Amino acid sequence: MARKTGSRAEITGPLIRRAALSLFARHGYAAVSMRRIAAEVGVQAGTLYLYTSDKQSLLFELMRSHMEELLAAWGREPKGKEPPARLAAFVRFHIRFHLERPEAVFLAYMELRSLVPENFARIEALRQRYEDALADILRAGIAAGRFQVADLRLATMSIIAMLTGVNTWYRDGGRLSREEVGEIYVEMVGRLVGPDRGAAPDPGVFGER
Amino acid sequence: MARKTGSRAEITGPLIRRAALSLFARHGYAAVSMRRIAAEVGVQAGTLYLYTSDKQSLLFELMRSHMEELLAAWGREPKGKEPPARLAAFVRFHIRFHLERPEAVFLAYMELRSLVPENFARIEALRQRYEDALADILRAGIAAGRFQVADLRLATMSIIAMLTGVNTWYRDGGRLSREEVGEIYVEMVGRLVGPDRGAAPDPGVFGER
DNA sequence: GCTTGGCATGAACGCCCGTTCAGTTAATCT
DNA sequence: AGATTAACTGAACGGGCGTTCATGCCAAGC
Repeated sequence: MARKTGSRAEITGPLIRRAALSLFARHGYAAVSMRRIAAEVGVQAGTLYLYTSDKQSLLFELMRSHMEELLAAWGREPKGKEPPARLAAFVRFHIRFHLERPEAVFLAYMELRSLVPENFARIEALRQRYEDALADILRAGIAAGRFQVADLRLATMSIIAMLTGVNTWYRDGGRLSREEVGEIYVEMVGRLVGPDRGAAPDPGVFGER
Repeated sequence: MARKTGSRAEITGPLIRRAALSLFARHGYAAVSMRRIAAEVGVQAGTLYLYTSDKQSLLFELMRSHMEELLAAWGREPKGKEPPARLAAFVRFHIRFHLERPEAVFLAYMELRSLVPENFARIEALRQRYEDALADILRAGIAAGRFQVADLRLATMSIIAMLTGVNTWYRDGGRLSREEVGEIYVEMVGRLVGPDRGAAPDPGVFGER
């Protein structure tokens, strides 16, 4: 598989994906033409079709690879054993991972409606798996008496929404570092699911890494 | 101003706005043509230009009127006096108002990037005013010792994000009614900002209507 | 009954769209 | 050196785009 000298195609393919990702994220799938993507890469429009079967596949591949990287990265993440530690790990992971690739995140959330139904279903299935990862943590914590939530699904959706919302306002060089934001969200999410502090079996444990 | 018989124009204008709102929300601004909007209304494309100066103004007017209705409706809302009651009112109001007009909400959040810079700034200013309404409640509650948050701005953004997130999953006829969802969110938001229950001056008060 | 004016048409303008493909280039292999 | 082939071009296809405007219709006002 691996070669000593990368052929031109091995470079152009990723360049096209990067250009498409950036343009789709900034202007929207429908508003970006194949010619504009080609111009960004420095080739003619026809060349794009040596690397993708059509515009829809280009979008779908960007979204699919983003979602699979997300799941794979969470799979590799050290998580701790107890539910509170796992939840804190999820919060830190989500914020870090999402802030590292804002364009892919934006695309994955905004262009679902641009996918043909079959592709939509495949992306939706991946998104669901990620959501389940969080729901599983909450469920385990509830079973262990470490969390107390009125409704598992609503708590799951709330947490995902508030975490993903960070991408809409966070800017590098702002008042808080990514890590500081992460810690504040760990604390807020902890309150959201935590039993009252006084009643907690081990109050100090939640913040543990 | 008011006439006995509405002229045709007084009907067609709103019809165009409704059709544009629905199509823009479902397929995206860039993906919807003026001809398609016209077809939905049952007129020719040229007719649209008797009611709007161009496609961009059509989008902007939809977003502007949505944001101004939001601010006006919150202004009319009975809010209670104490910060905890005001926060609960905000949560209930936000969920109810947003679930009542999913298309306008979707448009206002997804098509910001389709606005020319001047229009973007005007919508952004309105959004900021709404965000400030929530921040003011939290600030008052913190000053009164009723809330305890690590960071005012992050708490504000978190709450807005989790509330708006309801629109992405709520479906009528599902497991929970709008009111039930509202109450669960009142409780979750209460935990997010609440001092530990044991330390609260008046623990039972938060849920009050 | 005639005029006025609001309302709508439908053709036209210049331009850009996604996609295809015969042909050209330049690097690699024998 | 000649053949092969991967990479890319640039023109072309049919069609849709936002917007304009001369023209026609028809109900209301005189």
